[in-house]
Amino acid sequence: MFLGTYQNKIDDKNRMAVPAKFRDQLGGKCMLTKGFDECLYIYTMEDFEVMAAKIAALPQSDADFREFIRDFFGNSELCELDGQGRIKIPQNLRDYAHITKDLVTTGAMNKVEIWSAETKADFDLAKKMKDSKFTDKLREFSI
Amino acid sequence: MFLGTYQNKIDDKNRMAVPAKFRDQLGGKCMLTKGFDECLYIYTMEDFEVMAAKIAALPQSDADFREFIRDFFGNSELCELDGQGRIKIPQNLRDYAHITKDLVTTGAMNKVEIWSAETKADFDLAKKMKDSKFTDKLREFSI
DNA sequence: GTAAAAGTGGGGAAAAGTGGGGTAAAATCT
DNA sequence: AGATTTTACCCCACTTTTCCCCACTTTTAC
Repeated sequence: MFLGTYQNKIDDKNRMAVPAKFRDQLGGKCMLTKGFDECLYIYTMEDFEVMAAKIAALPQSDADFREFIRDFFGNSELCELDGQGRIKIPQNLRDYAHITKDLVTTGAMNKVEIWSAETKADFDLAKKMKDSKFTDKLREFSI
Repeated sequence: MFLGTYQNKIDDKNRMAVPAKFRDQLGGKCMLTKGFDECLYIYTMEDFEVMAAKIAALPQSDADFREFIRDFFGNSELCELDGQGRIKIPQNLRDYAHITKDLVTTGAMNKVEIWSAETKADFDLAKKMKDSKFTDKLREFSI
């Protein structure tokens, strides 16, 4: 399970250090994809395979599905971690997540989310506005 | 069951000694999470698993649920107690609970609450103000 | 009062994070 | 096709952070 929040940077060569806590679970390589909410997702190979199989099975006769399939696979990338535990983030994904320099990396159960620090800050602020709803939801699941 | 209230400190290396009374029940490690009311919770591994399993089952297609999952897992941390029975509190959780130096640690049945001493004092005062009799009496003498 | 346990502080080795050089491969241009 | 430029990738170096361990102080228990 991926847990916790980390600050990190992308360098001039578009490399990002994967937080050390996540590396063992990924085992040297991972799938980097476009996430919801203007962030990127890192999946383990196994989880990605499961998703990919489901998505590939969607009926290609439907135009919406075709677009979705194109979007999903076109914005997925197999990333191998280098000797320092870093992955390279390609331009199309950097653009999508507005990534320039400072990042926030968050464990979200079965995936890791990569955010531009600025985008995340804006998003969190917006979230705060509707925070009471949130707390109520948390209460439902608390023990 | 976790019982009792303890004063303690966080040191310059962001470590907090878990009150000795709680250690046996935690068994060397615990889950540290964001709580309600600007405090942190310590759960046993077992209790956390129960909550996590429920939350993991939420549909990721719903934006609110995605935020919730991100918030919950991103602000959870597996903490191993060091040789002195201390855990490290990460920055995101310190920030959330306004933790700088002095802490109050309270057993709350199935979880342990960690408060910044100042935040707890403010919270207790605010609670006192809400006590109707007290407030009414205060009104008589207020100017 | 004494011994044991709990709490607190800090040194130092190891790991993680970060930046950059150099070479090979790929792409582009003429 | 050959030459030139760009990109990728492996490796090394430096800085920062983490974590293990030891030592001292304070509290608790008998």
